[in-house]
Amino acid sequence: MKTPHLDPCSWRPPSHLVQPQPCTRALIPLRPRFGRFLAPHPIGHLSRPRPKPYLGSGCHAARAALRHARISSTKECSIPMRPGPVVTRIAPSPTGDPHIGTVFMALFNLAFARRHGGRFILRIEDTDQGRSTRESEEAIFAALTWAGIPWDEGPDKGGPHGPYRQSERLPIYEEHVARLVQAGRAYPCFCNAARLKSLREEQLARKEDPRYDGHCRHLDPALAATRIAAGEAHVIRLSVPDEGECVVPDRLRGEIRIAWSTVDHQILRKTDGFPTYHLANVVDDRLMGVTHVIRGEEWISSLPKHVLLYEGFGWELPEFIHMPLLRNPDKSKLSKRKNPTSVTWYREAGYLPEAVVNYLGMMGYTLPDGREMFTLEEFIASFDIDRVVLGGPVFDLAKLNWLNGRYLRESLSPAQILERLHAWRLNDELLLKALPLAQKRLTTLADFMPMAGFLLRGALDYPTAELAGSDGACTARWLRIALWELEQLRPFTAATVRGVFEGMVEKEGVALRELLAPFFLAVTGAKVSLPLFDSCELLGADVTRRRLHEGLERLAAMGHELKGKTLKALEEDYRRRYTENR
RNA sequence: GCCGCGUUCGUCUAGUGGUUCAGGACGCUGGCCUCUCACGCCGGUAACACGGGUUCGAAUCCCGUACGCGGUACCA
Repeated sequence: MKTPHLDPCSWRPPSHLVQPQPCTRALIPLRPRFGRFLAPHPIGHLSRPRPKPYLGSGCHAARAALRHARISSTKECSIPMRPGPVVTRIAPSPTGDPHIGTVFMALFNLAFARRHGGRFILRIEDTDQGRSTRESEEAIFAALTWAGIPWDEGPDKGGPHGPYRQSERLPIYEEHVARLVQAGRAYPCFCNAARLKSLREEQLARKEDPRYDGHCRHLDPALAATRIAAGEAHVIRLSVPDEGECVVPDRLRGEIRIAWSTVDHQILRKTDGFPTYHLANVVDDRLMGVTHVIRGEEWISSLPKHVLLYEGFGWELPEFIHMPLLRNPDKSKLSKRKNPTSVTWYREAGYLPEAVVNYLGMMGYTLPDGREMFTLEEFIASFDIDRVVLGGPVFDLAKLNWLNGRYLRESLSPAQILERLHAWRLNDELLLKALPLAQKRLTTLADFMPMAGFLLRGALDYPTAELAGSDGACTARWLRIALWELEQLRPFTAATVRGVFEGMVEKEGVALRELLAPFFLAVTGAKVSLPLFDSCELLGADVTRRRLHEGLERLAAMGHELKGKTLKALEEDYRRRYTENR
């Protein structure tokens, strides 16, 4: 049976979504200047007339059209706007540490929703059963709460469209997958990993895009049903056209065009019965009434799959807004390898949430009046998503430091700072934990602070030569290995940290005392200090790791940098000796 | 490799074809203030990736190239 989207001709969103004419200068009438660009998104509900993001490949064209259209009158809108509130969401995956990028996306989603009187949803995308954890989910709640970013609906507070955890919505996805299969938009696939692997290798050898070849697409449905009933392992794949291109509007980028031939027959339902991101995301966005999908540009390449899903279900598209990605100083996507990315780290390192949020608000964005210091409320009040800049902003700790300093000296009283200090670490709770460790080492009360001061310090101050010891290269290797070990470590307690070092003693063939020497320096800043493992626990995983990382950087500056081949070899060696039979 | 998205001082950015030999901020730097340091204040440094086009006029519009990033999973 022929399905409409398999037509060889270009698939395009329904014509009301996309202006058919190309944007060229010659086509733009002088007066009324840009009237023809006015075609509000069907589900857009905005406080001012808004144009279609439009056209032409250049973003400048799109933005110019946007801006000009903005000043045109509402009367020129030929398509009625669908009334109804704006709904945005963030859909983080609860794996690992809460990411600063999640707060970034949350901020813009919240601001957009609030600015337009809408709602902002937090949805947990835990469809990857292998990696998702409840602990990580809690950390996301905590991170957003710390940042002062509220959500209107979410797993913890409920709402009219729950549940908000995808692992609890399985029946919904089952039903929708069935609908797609029924409509011929998706199909069961029984190919095993071996076939897929050789297929991929062949395609790569022929310099083609690796893409499922549709082997199971035309299987007799009745036969397929029998095999499924017999319990044969299978997945459900999205049926993708072989020819033509997908054209979809992005609010900030104009039209995004991607040839269908480069889009894989994405798996929608895994063998374990769980949906993949693509399916769950589209179904949930629709069911939760999401009108504006504001997400990172890493998703652009899967847009066609999402479009196909909306189309397959007969749903109109939400408005897509792909934000730039936060970058490391070397311009790569922000990663913990090169930058602190865990929100917990910013908290533990003594940053103020309002400063962090303020700083994130100036990543790829400036307030219309150019203000650099602003509250969340001020940010929201003047928020204009069309001011977002597309070049990926480098997350610059130096500038965040300046901003954080300004908050400390300009917007808080000494008494308020004291409160913050208490809420941070300078409190009885921490002191009471440190005291038993220090007690035996005290001669006078005055000995305590020098001994425990490292628990409250930011940057440590110690001679790098001492950290390096007699064999700097070896020290660097130890730090690197310990860091890899500690990155995985959960829970992060004195006992588990001890376990890591004991493992290293065995594997590296050194005495604990010798191994630990550089770690005392890197973690506490002194050769002699409180017990290391307990200190690590008190400091927390984020700060401990960061200090080890800083130690590594100091060694690198001394010429003991681990990079290229050496690093690769070490990593392989580490994998073999440490992680192989875990 | 292929596909996509980008590209204004080192970094964050302003910039809606003429008012800009490009403005602000961080950083760095010179000076002032000052019991030190910091803060603050005054100054300096430094950019339209490149090449074609369109135009009387281009950072701004178009095309190409280069570079960067993202994607290319039964991860999200």
